[in-house]
Amino acid sequence: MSSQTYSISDLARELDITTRAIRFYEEQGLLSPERRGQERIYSPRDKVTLKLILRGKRIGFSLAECRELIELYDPSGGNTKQLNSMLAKISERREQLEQQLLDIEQMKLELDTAEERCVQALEQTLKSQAV
Amino acid sequence: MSSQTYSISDLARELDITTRAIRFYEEQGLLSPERRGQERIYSPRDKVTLKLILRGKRIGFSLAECRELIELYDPSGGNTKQLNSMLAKISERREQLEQQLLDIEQMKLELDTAEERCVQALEQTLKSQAV
DNA sequence: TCGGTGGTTTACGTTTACGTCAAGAAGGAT
DNA sequence: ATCCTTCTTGACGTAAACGTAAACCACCGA
Repeated sequence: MSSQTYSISDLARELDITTRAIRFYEEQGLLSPERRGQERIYSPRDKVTLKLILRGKRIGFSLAECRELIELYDPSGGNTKQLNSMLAKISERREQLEQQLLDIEQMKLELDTAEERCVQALEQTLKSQAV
Repeated sequence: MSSQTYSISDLARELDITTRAIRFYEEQGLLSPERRGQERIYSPRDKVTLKLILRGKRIGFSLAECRELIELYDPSGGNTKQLNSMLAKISERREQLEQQLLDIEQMKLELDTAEERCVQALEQTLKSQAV
């Protein structure tokens, strides 16, 4: 049952970010690790939170948006009004993700045509060299 | 054949961005509209470019990354080496998009579980109110 | 002729997300 | 006891992506 813990540089290494970034996320309220004296002690849960932050960043979420996601994920039960506003936020996020999916599909199509033009240009080059 | 043109505020209104942003994109080399005297005159192609920028931004691309995409889309044929490096960049971008797809799917799953917890908490609230 | 309306450049301000020292405390090896 | 490593808290610096304000043309209708 010895629940695993991590130092800040453990996580930095494993997740390939700087300790500065991790402390900054805490400063912005996205993380609140245990302390042993001054030292920060991270739980597996903290690690999951960090991964969520990194995923969020990869798809262009701001830290503020990531924090909202984390709060959504948090089991700190609020009152009914909060629950309803949480559901609203969740559906907002879902719409945003759907839009991003469309954007990505469109981007892929554009990469297709760009690639095609590249390949054709290369073929032209090779032909003219063959002469 | 009267090829359509737009003023800067036309595009700002239509694409829901500020004129400042549009000028900034130009300053960063993402756009180079015609001029009539001092005045900027935008073509349909410029509009397409702007839409590409906005799509890029929605999925977290930096302006520098957007500019690369625009250059990829550009038919200004380079030499063979450039073409090969373009193909490499295209496949890099494609990998990044695939990663983003995975990230988004994961996010959607997390929204699912967050929503489920919300709904269950709401049901609990209603039950206890019913007594 | 005069007052908008819409365009321009220049320039400084702001927010976000950290990077980069500096200075110090804590524990372990020699 | 001293040195090394790893941690800590400031505090200032920086790049990106604009916002905002100033000061200036140019045309157009009343």
